[in-house]
Amino acid sequence: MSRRIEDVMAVAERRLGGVNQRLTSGRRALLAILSDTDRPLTLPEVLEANSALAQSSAYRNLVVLEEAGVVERVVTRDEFARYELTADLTGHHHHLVCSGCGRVEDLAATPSLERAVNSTVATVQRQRGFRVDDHRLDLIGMCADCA
Amino acid sequence: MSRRIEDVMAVAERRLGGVNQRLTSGRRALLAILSDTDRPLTLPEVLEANSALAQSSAYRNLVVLEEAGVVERVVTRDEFARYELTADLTGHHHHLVCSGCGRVEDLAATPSLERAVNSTVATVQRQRGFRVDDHRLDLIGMCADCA
DNA sequence: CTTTCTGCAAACGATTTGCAGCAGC
DNA sequence: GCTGCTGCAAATCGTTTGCAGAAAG
Repeated sequence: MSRRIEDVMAVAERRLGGVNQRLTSGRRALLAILSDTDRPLTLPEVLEANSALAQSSAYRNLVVLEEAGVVERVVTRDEFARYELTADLTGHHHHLVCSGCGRVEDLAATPSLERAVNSTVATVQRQRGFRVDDHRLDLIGMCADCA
Repeated sequence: MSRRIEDVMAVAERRLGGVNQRLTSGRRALLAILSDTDRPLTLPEVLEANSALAQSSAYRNLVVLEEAGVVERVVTRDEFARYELTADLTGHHHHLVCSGCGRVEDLAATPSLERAVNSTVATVQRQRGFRVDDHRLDLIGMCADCA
């Protein structure tokens, strides 16, 4: 499900256009960085990957890319938010969150798990009148480095 | 699985003692508020429930209660963190998160879902060398009021 | 050209912390 | 009495925002 970077740029340009925004060089740079990793990155990690980016513009552009539906902001417990391409660009997945260092890794969803979640979702919508649009599963623990 | 408030206080006193802390009136007040709800509360909600509490002490005591293993901090997407009693006091559960108003409600875990999660956990530990200690499942959508 | 972007520096706001006085044991 | 707790006010720090100049189309 992970796409070539040209595909990502094309999708981004289309979706940005949908909210009257342009695909500029700063936004291209952000998408290139996020396309090149398999885990959500913090803002400092993004800036480290491309030191030419200005912090405020990076923050601002991540908001725009999120509004355009190309980037998703992932919040865990630690000080920084993390950013990754949306699920429709990378495939639906979950996260492994290390309590030691805070690092977050992607974990591909498995059909049996998704089936179980969907069945729970159906029950909730029926019994609680809560409309479920999405879900988020994090496994919390210790990564190989921290253990 | 939800306990009487006296039980909560007794457990809290024991665990606080374990980290050289006392069960004071401010901490009692926080535990009373958190025992009396079925969803995690933001700090403003906590202060609204008991306006005699000082903001900084409430924050500080929630940290202490978290370190003692009695309270858990829940982070979603919106500006405020939320606090609730730990799972061993309230029972393992998941969260319904409303994208409209940010409100978070508890959702009791179902055996079939837990079984599916545990099977995924076993696979991850084997294949990725990541030791899983806990998990977190949020269903994102619109609550009855916002829909 | 006009509209949207960018970068800088300043502002914001949830949370944390220093400190002087108060409470638990 | 110690030792730890509280409340106030000030500090912290990730993130947001105002503004003047630079790019996109």
